[in-house]
Amino acid sequence: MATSSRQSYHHGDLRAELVRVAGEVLDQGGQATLTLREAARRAGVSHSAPYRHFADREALLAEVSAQGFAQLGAALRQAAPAGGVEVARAYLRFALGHPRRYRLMYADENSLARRAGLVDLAQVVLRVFAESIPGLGGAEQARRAGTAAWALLHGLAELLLDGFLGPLAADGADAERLVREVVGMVRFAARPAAAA
Amino acid sequence: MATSSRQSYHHGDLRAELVRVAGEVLDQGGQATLTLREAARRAGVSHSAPYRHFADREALLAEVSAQGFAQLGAALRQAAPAGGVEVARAYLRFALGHPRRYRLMYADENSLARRAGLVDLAQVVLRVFAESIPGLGGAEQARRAGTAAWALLHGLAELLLDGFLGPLAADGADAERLVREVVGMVRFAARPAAAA
DNA sequence: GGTGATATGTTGTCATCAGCTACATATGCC
DNA sequence: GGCATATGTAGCTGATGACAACATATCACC
Repeated sequence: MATSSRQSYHHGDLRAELVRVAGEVLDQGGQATLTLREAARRAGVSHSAPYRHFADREALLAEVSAQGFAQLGAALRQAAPAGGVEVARAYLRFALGHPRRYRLMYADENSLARRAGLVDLAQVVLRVFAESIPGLGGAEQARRAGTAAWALLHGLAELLLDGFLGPLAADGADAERLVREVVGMVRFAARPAAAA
Repeated sequence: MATSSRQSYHHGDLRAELVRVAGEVLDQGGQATLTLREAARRAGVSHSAPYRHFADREALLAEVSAQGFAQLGAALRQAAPAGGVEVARAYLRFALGHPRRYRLMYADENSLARRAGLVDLAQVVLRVFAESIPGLGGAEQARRAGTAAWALLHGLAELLLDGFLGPLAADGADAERLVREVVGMVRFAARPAAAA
C-alpha cells in the first residue's frame, strides 16, 4: 500500500509489486482482466512502466504462473510425509483455493519461452506424486503411476472448477466428499493390463 | 468459399458461416486470435455484421464449444461398442487432434449462461465413460468410476497438450505409447479404500 | 563534491479490438 | 406497388498492447 504514497521517483521494487498486484487482479477478475495497464494503475505507476520489467503481457503472466507452481510444489512437499492421500488433498485444496491462478498455470497460452521454466517447476509435482505411491516396482513404474495420479487430480480439479461435476461441487464440503469417493475408486497396479 | 463470390446483399446463412470460420481461426491461431472482426473478415462481411447473430464474442466462442462437445460425444458413442479402451483412445484422439478446440471447450472463461448448455452436453461424455467400465456394483459406483475415468483422461490430455509430459509426447506415436502405459497402471475398484 | 553512465519511470502516440448507434438495403407479406 | 422486418454497413467510443522519445534517480568513479 506504499503504492500511492510513493515519494521518490523510483518505485523501489516495482517488479515484485507488479507480480503481487497481478496476483490480486487475477484472483479477483480472471486472466482476461489482468492487463499491464491495470497492474500499472494498481502499482501507482504510469501505464508504460511495467515494460521496464516485463517484455510483454505474457512475461508477466509467466511470472505469476511460475510463482503458482512454486507454491503448489511447496504445498505438496509439505504434505508428502503424511502420505499419498494427504498429497492428493493438498493438491486439490490448492486448485480449488486459487482457481484462477491454477487455471493460468495450466493455460495453454503458454508461449514456448514461458513453458521452459514452467515444465521444470512442474516436475516437482510429478516427483512428489511418484514418491507418494508405495508398493510399485521400479522407478519407471513409479513415474507412470505418478503421472496417472497427477492427471487424475488435475482432471478432477478442472472438472470441478468448470462446474462439470455439479454446481455445488466447485467449492466446499461437497467437493471434498466427491473427491474422496472418486479417488477412492482408483487403484494403481504395477502389472499393465487392459484397463480404461 | 462462397464468401467472396457472394452476390446478394444478404449472406444467406451468416450464422453458420461464422461458426465455421471461427473453428478455422481457432484451429490455426488459438483462442486469443479468434475475434469477431477476424471472423467477419473471413466471412466477407463487415466487422459489425456478426452482432446480428451473436450477442458478443463469448457467444460465438460458446457456440464453437458446444459444437466441440457434440462432436466429442458422437466420437465416444461411436467407439463405445468396442469397449472402454477404445473409448479412452477416441477421447484422447479428439483432444490431441483438435487441441485448441479442446482447450476452448474446457476453458473457464465460460460465462454462466454459456456453461448451462455445455454442462448438459458434457454429461454425454460422463455417461459413455460410466457405461464403459464393467464389473462395478450399482449405478452410483459406475458414475464415480466414470468420473474418475473422465478426469484421468482429461488430465492426461491437458498435460500432454501443455508439454508437461515431455516435448515429443504432444502428438504422434509417443503420446499413444505414453497413454497406454499410464492408463494401464490404473484400476477401478468398487470398494472404496485409501488410495491416492 | 562533481560528473557521467545506466537503470528506471513518464508522456505521447499508434494500431487493433469489442461493442454500440444510426443508417442503408434486401426480402417477404399484404 | 408499398410497407414492415430482417439483415448488412459505416462510423464512433473507450480500452489495450506496444513502442519511442524524454525525464529523473542512482551509482561508480574520479
